[in-house]
Amino acid sequence: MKEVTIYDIAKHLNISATTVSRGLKDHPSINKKTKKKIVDIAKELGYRSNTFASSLRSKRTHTIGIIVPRLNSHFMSAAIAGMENVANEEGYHLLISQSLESTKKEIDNAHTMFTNRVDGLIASLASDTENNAHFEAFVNKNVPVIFFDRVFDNDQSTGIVIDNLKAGYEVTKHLLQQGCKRIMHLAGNTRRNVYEERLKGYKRALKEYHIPFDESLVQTSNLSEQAGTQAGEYILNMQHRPDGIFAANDICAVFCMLTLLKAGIRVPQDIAIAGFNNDPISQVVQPNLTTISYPGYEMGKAAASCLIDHLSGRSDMKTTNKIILSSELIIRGSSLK
Amino acid sequence: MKEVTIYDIAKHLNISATTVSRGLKDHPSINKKTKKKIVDIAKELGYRSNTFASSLRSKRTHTIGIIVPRLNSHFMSAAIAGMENVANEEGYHLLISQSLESTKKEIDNAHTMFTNRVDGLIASLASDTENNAHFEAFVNKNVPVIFFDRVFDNDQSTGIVIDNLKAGYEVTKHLLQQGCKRIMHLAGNTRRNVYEERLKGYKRALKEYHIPFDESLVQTSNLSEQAGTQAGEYILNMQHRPDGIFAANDICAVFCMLTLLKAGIRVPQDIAIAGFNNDPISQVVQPNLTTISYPGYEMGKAAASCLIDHLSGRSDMKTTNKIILSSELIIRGSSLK
DNA sequence: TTGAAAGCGCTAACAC
DNA sequence: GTGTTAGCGCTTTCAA
Repeated sequence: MKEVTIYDIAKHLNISATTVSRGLKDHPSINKKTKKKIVDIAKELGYRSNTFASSLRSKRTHTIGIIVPRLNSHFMSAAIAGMENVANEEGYHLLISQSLESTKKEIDNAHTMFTNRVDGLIASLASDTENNAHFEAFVNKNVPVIFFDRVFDNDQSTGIVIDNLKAGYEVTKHLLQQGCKRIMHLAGNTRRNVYEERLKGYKRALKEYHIPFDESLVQTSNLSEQAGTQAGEYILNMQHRPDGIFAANDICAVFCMLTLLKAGIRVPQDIAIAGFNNDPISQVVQPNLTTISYPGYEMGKAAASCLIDHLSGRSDMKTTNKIILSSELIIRGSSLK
Repeated sequence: MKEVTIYDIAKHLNISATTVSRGLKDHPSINKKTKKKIVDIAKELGYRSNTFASSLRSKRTHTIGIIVPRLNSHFMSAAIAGMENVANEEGYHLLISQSLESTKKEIDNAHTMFTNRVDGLIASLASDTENNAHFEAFVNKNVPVIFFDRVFDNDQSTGIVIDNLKAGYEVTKHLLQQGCKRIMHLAGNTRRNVYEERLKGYKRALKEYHIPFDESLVQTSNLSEQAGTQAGEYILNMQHRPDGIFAANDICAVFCMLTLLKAGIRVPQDIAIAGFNNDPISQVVQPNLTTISYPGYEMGKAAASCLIDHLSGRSDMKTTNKIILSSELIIRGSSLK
């Protein structure tokens, strides 16, 4: 069975292919009746547009590439749902890939996106990505790139973030207010803005409470389940244990907490704990985990809107450097002494 | 800056575009030296192939469409990582979308995939999808479709599954062996094979233990967090409470358990609980949740392998109806009396 | 092993 | 408001 083309439709109606092409779109100068006839016949013949021919000619794909570290978090899936929501409304679709926190895979993915000539790119960086070389190709070709959550620091690219410094500060301050004097920070790779800023916020709060910063109380890891468990074990072996823990994500906080609880440590009495992200898991662990809410869906929407507005010429992304969404401290049992 | 095409390469080497095209692929009849020259120059000039032109001509996209209910589970993200692994090795990439459990969105997504002429489709059904009309277009055009986890029942399409009946049977039997006499089943929509079979397994185990099936002990829901909490509340209000619960997924099991624990019910002493999926959350809740392991990564790999083998003519998918992967009962504290 | 020619299906530019 | 013309960049014949 042969594919139906605009020429078949044209022949049926005794008009030109160009008119058909226009009728199938929202071309300004087309007779409404002609348009209706075209659309009707198209449906009747089972026509489907050939995106390759279209893209080849028009140099637009109506596809937005997405590169994220992982898909399996509440945050990410919410963010992607937000992007899809906006994208679908505007006739775009998403080409999604995960870097699994590997820069190599991130580069590969970026390459694939580039080869597939996505109209724009939305990315959140792998934890150890150093430079933006693999995104330069896009910039050079004027393909807009927007980052969310994990963005480049010193870069004029557009980014959607929350105020991680403020959030980190608030978490730490809350622990201090609960009477903690010796707060440990389970940090992520500080190459990434999100983790660097949370650490900065932690330091700022300590300073405000006149507690000297103790480097040995900062443990950097990939914040995985295993890392959380290991941090717990590390703490159990410490001579002088902390009385508070601020972990840079909920997963790590929770698994650290489980390890401590198993060893008989009381939470929050002996050690108060707080995480980051408001992952559903934070309400499963007992006591429930104090954390920071994270507007994933909104971030996704904001990123996609910003990109698509730019693509359709409604606004210029380049004038926007950072969009900061609000987040807030959620106090639960794990830190309330 | 203009795009580099095969003609530019051809001009540089004084050969034809056809030869360049061949040199860039694994064409059998091409001189090795010529090929090397072509590849070298291509790199030097920064050539990137235009997939549209290529697809337009060759009618292949090297893209596999993926439609899943949700992305944010350990299982799904593992499955997708498995697919990506296989796909990337074979030079395919994935167009991923989530139906968010809505048939309407699933249909939309299928439509998008079709329009974008994916070479093949891998799908897991939304919970209330009734018929396969939206997949027929693919079948008609000879675009292979493969389902995993949530598949159509009476259908000759290829599917990758686990033996849900056996798993449901084993969970229930385990609870019975622990002395449970009155086991409640928190079921998913039984329109979906996975939930229907788990229910069947539950029934089979009861029968084996000569316990009459009591319809009022089966609560059907979407198995969400809220549904779990509601199930817990429902149980608390029951005159004659169950002494065991088999939930069709871990999320629902966990939130049900939390509700019961909060009300002072002892788990497993008063009520033993088991879930399904081995989601990381099952090891967070206290006591840890008994569950069924679920080979997400392997399922993804199997689905992609099967599809790509078919696409490349290495095998014929149509001769394969179902591929069943193994799963197993993981016994933890929530059910060990 | 290489090349010439044709055309995949569409849309931009221009003309009427 | 519609049509003509040309060509996007590639691969597939077919021929040499």
